[in-house]
Amino acid sequence: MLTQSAIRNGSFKQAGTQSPGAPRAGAAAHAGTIELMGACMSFARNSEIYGENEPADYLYKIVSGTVRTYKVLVDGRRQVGAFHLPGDIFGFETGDEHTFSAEAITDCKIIVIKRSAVMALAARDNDVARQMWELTARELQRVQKHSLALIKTAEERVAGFLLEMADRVASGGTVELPMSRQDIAAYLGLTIETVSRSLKLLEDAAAIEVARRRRILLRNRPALRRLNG
Amino acid sequence: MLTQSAIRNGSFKQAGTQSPGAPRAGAAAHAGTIELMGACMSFARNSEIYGENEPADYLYKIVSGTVRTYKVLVDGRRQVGAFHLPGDIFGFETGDEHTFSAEAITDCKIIVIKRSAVMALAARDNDVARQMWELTARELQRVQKHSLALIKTAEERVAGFLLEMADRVASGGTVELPMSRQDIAAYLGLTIETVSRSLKLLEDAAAIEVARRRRILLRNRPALRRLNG
DNA sequence: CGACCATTTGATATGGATCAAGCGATGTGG
DNA sequence: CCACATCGCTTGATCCATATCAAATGGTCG
Repeated sequence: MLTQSAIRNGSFKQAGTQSPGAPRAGAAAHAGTIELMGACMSFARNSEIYGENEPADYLYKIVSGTVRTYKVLVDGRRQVGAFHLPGDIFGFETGDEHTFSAEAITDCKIIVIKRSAVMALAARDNDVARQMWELTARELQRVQKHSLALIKTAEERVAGFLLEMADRVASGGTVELPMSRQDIAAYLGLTIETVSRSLKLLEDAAAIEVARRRRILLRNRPALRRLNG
Repeated sequence: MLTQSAIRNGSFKQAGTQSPGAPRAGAAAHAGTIELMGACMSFARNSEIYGENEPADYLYKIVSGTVRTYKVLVDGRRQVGAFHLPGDIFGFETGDEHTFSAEAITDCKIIVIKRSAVMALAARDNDVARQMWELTARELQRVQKHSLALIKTAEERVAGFLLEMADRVASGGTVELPMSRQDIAAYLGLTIETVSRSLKLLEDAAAIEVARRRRILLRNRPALRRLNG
């Protein structure tokens, strides 16, 4: 729930004169972009944005920072479902409860939008409805791709992960990773040791260079793509 | 493509007076169900319904039989993305090409619907648009669940698979599997040997009984759920 | 500077893959 | 109706990729 999580973890920061409890849907109806319907909030590093099984009353659009969504498995292990970067919209569920938890990996600024407002708008505006559908479809494609990645070898998964991140955050050949090895491991279904060793293998193969722990230089993308399987 | 695949693999069987090349969208506009927009076709066991990268010009709704969608990986292995049973709609892609291939596991009767007709209808009818969206959303949930399954142990994957199939095809405690061990293995990211051994483990744990190769009796669902992780 | 935490590196264990028979249905031709 | 071939599956033996356990290292922040 917004109020709980917000008060517990983030500091409020309103967009214009709107209160997050009562965004004026009408105001956005002629704006074209749904983010004008929400309030901007700050979340500190490692703070919870929402928890699994909480009611999914809000959508979230990242202004700055990185978010992970994850599930805690019965045996205590974490499985990261996705990393979300600036511009990404997340927290959009099919049912009315979140199926994953969401946490800020870094300090984040996030626009929080009431779901019911978006849905009401979508019911009137075909264009908004189509946007929501496309959002779901893109997410489906992403998860399908990730699914396929999970049956590959460790080295292939790490190579694929770097290529994915390069597409999303790279400036030139440099990938600045916002997340820890632990997060990467939990995303790829591996251990941190295996991630570390796979990175070394890729480095030995001259495909990448680990400049600093979280700064990876892609030295040879064709090789990386080949190693991605 | 419909014509190619159809002529190659299936025998035509028209629904009413419609030809599959020119379904009369208008006829279905006031019907409420999209299947009235299509023609019913038969596909023989193991015949291809469509191939990866072919244009996704049609949707498919299964009347009878079972279908697998799959990808052939670079190393030649097959990964099954989903099994589709009577009532299921499949072949609905985000882009305009199929991202998986589809094959009939058993002899099938399938209603084939022109995608453009459905899309045109969805543009006018909010209700149809919402149905399409929900279809995508349900598929997303399924793939997400499958994703999580792929990081579990072999025994957990098989237990989960049996529970999934039980929800879909079970009459009482009996699950009649329409697919081979090879298909199951390719769906779960395992080998047939491991699937076979996992079934034996579940049988030893008194959770199931393998009556005939493709007839599984669920003897203890709580135990199965526990073994599912 | 010193403590801490994330990461790397090394040694060993193990779950599932691979390789190789064996077996039991199902079908086929004599 | 029965020998025989075939195919899908099971069972057994061994191997290998990755997990696990255990230090060592190094970057970061007080």
